[in-house]
Amino acid sequence: MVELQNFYSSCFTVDNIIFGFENGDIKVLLIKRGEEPYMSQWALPGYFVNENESLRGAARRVLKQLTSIENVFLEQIGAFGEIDRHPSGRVVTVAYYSLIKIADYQVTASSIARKASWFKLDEIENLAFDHRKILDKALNQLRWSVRINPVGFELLPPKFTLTDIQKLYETILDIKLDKRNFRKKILSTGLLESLGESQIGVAHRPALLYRFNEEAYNELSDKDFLLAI
Amino acid sequence: MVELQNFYSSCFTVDNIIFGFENGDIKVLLIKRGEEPYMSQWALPGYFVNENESLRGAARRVLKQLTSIENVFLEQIGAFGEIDRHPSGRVVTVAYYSLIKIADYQVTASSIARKASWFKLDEIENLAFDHRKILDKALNQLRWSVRINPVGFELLPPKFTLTDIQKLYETILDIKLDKRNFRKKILSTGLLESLGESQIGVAHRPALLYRFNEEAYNELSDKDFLLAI
DNA sequence: ACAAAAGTGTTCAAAATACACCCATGC
DNA sequence: GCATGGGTGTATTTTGAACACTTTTGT
Repeated sequence: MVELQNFYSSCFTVDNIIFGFENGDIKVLLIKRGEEPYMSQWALPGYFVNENESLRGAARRVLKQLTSIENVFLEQIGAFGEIDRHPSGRVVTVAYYSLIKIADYQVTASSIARKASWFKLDEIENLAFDHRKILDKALNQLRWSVRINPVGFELLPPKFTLTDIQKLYETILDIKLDKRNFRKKILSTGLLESLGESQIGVAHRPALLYRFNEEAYNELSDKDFLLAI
Repeated sequence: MVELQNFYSSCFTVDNIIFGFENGDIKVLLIKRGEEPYMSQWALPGYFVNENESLRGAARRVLKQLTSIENVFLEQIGAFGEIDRHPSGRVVTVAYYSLIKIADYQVTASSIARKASWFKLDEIENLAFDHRKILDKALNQLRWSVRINPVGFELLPPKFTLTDIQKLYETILDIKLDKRNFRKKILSTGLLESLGESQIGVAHRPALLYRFNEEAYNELSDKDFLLAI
């Protein structure tokens, strides 16, 4: 039998791409690194994988440490393993992306970060390591994912308007959609449920509020669903 | 700075899912393991990643050692890192799938395998490690991929008939397609080029032969293409 | 002559698109 | 009363789906 120890010359990390949506913009949660290498640079939140946890488990742990978030949408992007991606040795990272409702959580700095904050996509540059490449892949996957699964709802607050969700799709896919056609299509999926309530305190006709109907989604998700937008 | 060595208690491998297409069936190349653990069981071809090679590089190397195949379509499936997936220690694997033209290559056993051969999907059971799970994910990704990119062409010989490619799609997606509608659709992509030649020696009207037009593909692949089949 | 797969168009239904005005509220 | 975004229907175009017979070859 091969001695595994002979191959113990490398290690793993996980990195999280945490997407949020606020004021019509996609945002990404970044940390300011508190340790070398890339000290004080902005980076994706991530850390080493412990021996006694799975990759996904590690991603959840890092996410929880940073945001206290649990039970959230989390999907793997893939592994990144260029030889020289980490200046101090061979480190392979596995990236996960998650979608969260910004308003629900208070982001806290932690042992792994000096500071954490949300960035709009166009404010981001010069990330540590190969994190820019990882972020780009995550964005691309999000754009596909949003058509195949109604993952977009994960980014919205529990009660939202049809305009909110239209803006979300427009932002993620970077396209402009026709209001009437979009409403027809999104309502025809049966995934939205009107709450019978309206917005209050807005300086225009108040919009009806909807919520995501999870039961309808569970029935649908087996058949391969494709939201043609 | 964190001492990376403290985290050197695990190692990683690559595993390849090598798809081929023959006689109207999708086939997968498996090896009979020549070493412990899972000695003599069928498994996906894979091996440890060396310190001085990237993940993709390792996948290419393993593929070449086993089949002498080079310069082939190769795409990452993802990382698999359950704690106990390897009985002797912590081993995370990164899986890649490749598509090859079976007729082009002679599969040879090698140091890492006692035997290698092609299996139809319904002949496969009881793979080593979590390889069944990895294979299922690869299949699922192939089914999506084939709609988004015209990757199916990678599985066909350089000259093929329209019926060949229809059979390919029918097999991968496990559906039945209408001949006339399929031809209209596949020709309208502009990705096929008639060679003006016909089959010879077949006991029926000989079919026209086509080839894949790579230039047309390169122009198309920027815009996001979706073959709605 | 017969078996076997190739090749070919039209009709109908469904889905996507384009498009403009009135409504309810806060200030 | 005016500015702001909410809400609604129809006509047209495009796309997808269903469907059957003739052609060419080998035996």
